[in-house]
Order: sequence, then C-alpha cells, then structure tokens
Amino acid sequence: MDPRRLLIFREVARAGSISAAARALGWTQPAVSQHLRALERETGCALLLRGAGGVELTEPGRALLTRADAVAAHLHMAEQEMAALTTLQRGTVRLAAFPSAAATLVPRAVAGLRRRHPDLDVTLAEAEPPEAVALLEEGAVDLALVFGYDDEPVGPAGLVWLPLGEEPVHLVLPPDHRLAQRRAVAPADLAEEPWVVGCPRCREHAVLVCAGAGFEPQVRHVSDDYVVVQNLVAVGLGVALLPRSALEAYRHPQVVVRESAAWGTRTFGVLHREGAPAVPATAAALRELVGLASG
Amino acid sequence: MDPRRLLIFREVARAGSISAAARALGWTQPAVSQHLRALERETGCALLLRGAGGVELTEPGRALLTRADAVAAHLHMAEQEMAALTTLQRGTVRLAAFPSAAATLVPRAVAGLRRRHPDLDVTLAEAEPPEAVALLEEGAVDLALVFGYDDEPVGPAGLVWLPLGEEPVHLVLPPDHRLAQRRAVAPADLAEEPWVVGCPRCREHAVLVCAGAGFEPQVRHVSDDYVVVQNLVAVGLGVALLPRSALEAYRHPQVVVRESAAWGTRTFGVLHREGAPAVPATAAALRELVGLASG
DNA sequence: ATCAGATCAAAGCACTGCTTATGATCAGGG
DNA sequence: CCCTGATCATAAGCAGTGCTTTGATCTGAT
Repeated sequence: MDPRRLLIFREVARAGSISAAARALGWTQPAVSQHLRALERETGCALLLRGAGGVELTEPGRALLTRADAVAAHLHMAEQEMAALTTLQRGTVRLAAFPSAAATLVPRAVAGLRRRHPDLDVTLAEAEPPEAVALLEEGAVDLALVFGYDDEPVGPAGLVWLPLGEEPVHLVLPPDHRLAQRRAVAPADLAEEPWVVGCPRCREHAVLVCAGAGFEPQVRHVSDDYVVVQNLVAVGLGVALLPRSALEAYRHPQVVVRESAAWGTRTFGVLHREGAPAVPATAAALRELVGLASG
Repeated sequence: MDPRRLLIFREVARAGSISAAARALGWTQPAVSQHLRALERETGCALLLRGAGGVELTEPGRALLTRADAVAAHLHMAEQEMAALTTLQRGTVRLAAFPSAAATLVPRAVAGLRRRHPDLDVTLAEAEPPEAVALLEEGAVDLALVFGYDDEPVGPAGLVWLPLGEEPVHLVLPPDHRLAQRRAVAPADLAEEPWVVGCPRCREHAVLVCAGAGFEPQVRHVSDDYVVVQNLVAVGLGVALLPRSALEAYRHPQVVVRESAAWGTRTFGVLHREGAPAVPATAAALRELVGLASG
C-alpha cells in the first residue's frame, strides 16, 4: 500500500470532500480522485461514498483513517526529531581522547559546546590512540582525539585525519638530579639514566630520541598515567619525557622540566569516519575542537 | 518527508547496504542511492555512513529508523485490516427494516450471513420506511428494508432501490364477525365497520382501498404493531388489513383471514446509498437478502 | 431556470524517478 | 603484488507515473 495515497486519503477524510482536499494539497481535483481510486483498487473495497456535497467514510474507510492518522503522526514526529537534530537542539557526540587531551583540550571543548548548544549530550572515553581508533572503527565513538610523534597517525582507510596542532615534548627530571642544575641537557647526557616511559607509542618515541644520541634507554618503569610518571620521577626513580599538555594538566611541584627541541614534538588532532561531519552534532563538536586549537 | 523514502531507508538499514536493499526492492543500486540522498537533503543531516562493505547508521539515522519501523508497522496493520474486511473475515452491516420484515426475512438473512461469514457483525434497527430512509441518509445504517404500496418507495437522490418482492395484503376479521362466514368479502362490505389501521402508509393504503369501494373507513384504532392489531381485531374491535409477512410473523389463533386481490399488494425491497455495495460486508448482506427473496 | 458545487472520465504532457553506464575506493585471494 | 569482486557515487537518458486540462453529469440552492 502506497503510504502517500494513505496520507492523501487522510486529507480527503479531514477536508470532507475530494475537491477541498485537492485545494489543501495544492493539486487539482482529478489528481486526488485518481489516487483514491487507486487506493480503493488496492484495498479491494470502497473507502468512501461519493455524493454531491462531499464524501463520507465507509466502515473500511474509518478503519483505514485510524491507521493513516498513526502514520501521519509518526511522520510528523520523525520530522520534528530530524529538525531538532539538525538545529542542535538534540543530539549526542561520543568522543574518545588520549589522557592528556581528555584533561585539557576536551573539557574546554565540551564546555564551549554546552554553552553554545545546551541540549547536546557529550560522552567521553579516555583511550590511547590505538584503542581510540578501534573505538572509532567499531562505531563506538564519533570523534577520536589522537596523537602521533613523527608521522601523522592516519588510521586505516575510511578514516579522516584532521590535525589540530603540535606540542613540544619536555624532559622531566627528579628535583635533586645531577643534571637539574645544568642549563642545557642533551639526550646523550641521559645514556646511563633509568627511564620512566608511557604508552607504547611514547616509549617508541623515547627510544628513537635516545637512538639518535647513540644509546638505548634503560626502561625501568612503565606507566601511561602522567601523574604516576611524575611521581616516579619526583622520588628519583628515573627520568621521563612528557608532552606539554601532560604537564599542563598536572605538574608535580618538585619535578624539574627542561625544554629543548631535542626531545621532539608531538602532533595531535581528530580522527573521524568519512562523512561523519555531515551529522550536525558531530560537526559542531569538530568545529569546537578546531576553534580551540587554532584560536 | 516522503514516507516512501522512509521505507526505502528502513530497507537499507535492514539490509545493511544500499546494494542489498536495492536487490531486495527489485531495483538498481543508484535508484536507492538517489532516494537516500534526497532523504538526507530533506532532513539536513547524514543518516548513514557509507563505506566499503556496507553502510552504518548515524545517530539521526537510528532515530529515524525507529519512526520508519513504526510507520511500516502501521502500514502493515492497515493492509491486514483491509484484507480482513474485503475477505469478510471482519466487518459490520447495519440494517434497518420495517417490523414484519424484521421478524421474518431479516432473521433468516442474518442467519445465512453468519453461517457463510461467521465473523461479520450485523446490527438491526426496526423502523418504518420513512425513518429507515432517514437512518440511511444520515449514515446510521447501510441497508434499509422498506416497503411501498403502490409506487415504489424510491427515496431521495443518491439512494438506490432494489425491489425484493411483492406480497399480498389480507383482510383480518374477528372470529365471530358476520362476514367471517361469507365466502367472498369485498371492500364495499366493510363500509360500516370500525377499522384498525397501522402505520401512516398502511393507513393510507386502507383509505385508498375503501375509496375505491366508495366509502371512507371509520378508523377507530391505530397501531403499527401487527400483534396489537390482531388482538384488537380478535376481540371484535374492528377489521384490519395486514400484509402476508405480518401474518406470517404472528398469527392470532382466533382471527379470520380472507385473501383477495381487492386488498392490494405491497412491494418491499432494499434501499442503499449509491456505491454502498462496494463495501464487501454490505454487498454480502445484500446478496443474502436478494438470494432469500428470489430463491 | 440558472448557477455553483460536487463528482467522474478521457486525453495529453511534464516531471519524477528508474536504468544504464562509468568511475572511484577498498577488501580479500591467488 | 595485482587482480577480482564488493561497495559506493555520478551523469545521462528514457519511460512511465501522475498531474493537468477539458468536458460532462448530477445535486442542491438561489
């Protein structure tokens, strides 16, 4: 049964005559008449009795009108919902972000988003880049904030990479460390030090930096929690490399931070599935993140 | 929002890919693709993310799918109901009938109808022809069993008259009446008798018959209930004319009935609104009545 | 009696909408 | 590593749906 004909029939029932319904629909009378004829042919019974002065529903017609009303109601609700979603009066954005972004960039972005669009919901999953990509691929999140050290972390096919910025990596030393007094510290100075490293990609970066200075770091402790890392360093258990955002999110009062281009930089940005920004809520979140990173 | 597109979208969501939906619908892939594009243009947001290996719903898509399912469900129920109504597994026929038909023809017709179509409902309103026509015109009944004495009781425009038969009118005399012994009784013999008459049209008929014999009847009692009429006659309060069906429905054990062409005949049949037999249940009832009257 | 309203019917044309053809991208297998 | 087969989109063309136009009938009201 053609649902459009059902709605035309509903309009006829509402208007009380075929002509009136045609006027309401902006059509001519025969157009509506033909649709009704087709509907009656489909259903196999008369839906309305035609007479001068209008039209009157039969029993099947009354039964069908009930259904037509239900269909029209759901259609109307669908339109309302779609309108709410496109005007950002409703919707959910699901984010995944690596820990230091989850502590710095994301809260600011969420705050801005809620200010502009109070009815949007945001959910956040903290995840290191590989897991974030996995969440993205399985459709568990809409946007994934990820980072990469040297090459950009472009994921598998179907994912779009949008760089947001670059941040320096800093050296973190214990407060009473022998190098803490030195004005400049080079990678080669740390060949004999015990190391505290983070997630696999961060560890890989540390190894690469050390390899550039001709040695392999002695990894003593592993933690992807930058608070844990700084506490380990603070009590003298090793040295560490941490990106600026991690130190921005939490700065242990006693550790010594040394800045140098030698420690490299880290690129961070958003990953999303192709076409995802066509969802208004996702696009709004994306705009918010881009605005924060650039502005 | 075009409801057909909604259903196409639903099929795509169900099938998991545009191509699969196109196969299910018996169309080509671009046809479905174009509909989806149009739907997304209408709603203003992406409903699904296209990827190799199929398609995945976005948040608006999931919301819309819920509505699409509801629309499809109501559409399906509508089809089921229409099928039930056309196959007479459901439906109601509302009858109006004059008293003696309500006591004879209609019960037989209803019995036959219920035997053939046990799920049909029948309602009956007893009404003399003028009220029956009124019920028909105001849409309170589907079929009206009416009678007429001389001219056929064709009602106002828009009503169709279907004659079912003709029945003789008989003279009803008290058991101890002076004429009860006579072999032949003519209208002129009753010039001095008191009369018991029925409904306005029946009374009019009696008056016409008497006028043909040159006198005006002395109407003493009026009742459109043929049981009452016969009881009045039985105790000698007057003579009466009753149609055969009234005497068939109830025959007072003591009254004397005399048959003669002089008492005239009565035509009875069904009136219905134009197009009413296009409703299956109405048509079935009509067939039943015609079958009973002719067979 | 005429007019205004309703209806149906037939014929014509325009536009929607499906098909065909093509190209791009991605996953899996030899 | 390339090839095959799957997905998608886009563009162009044609056909058929479906709307309009026109004309006629009928009812009810002025």
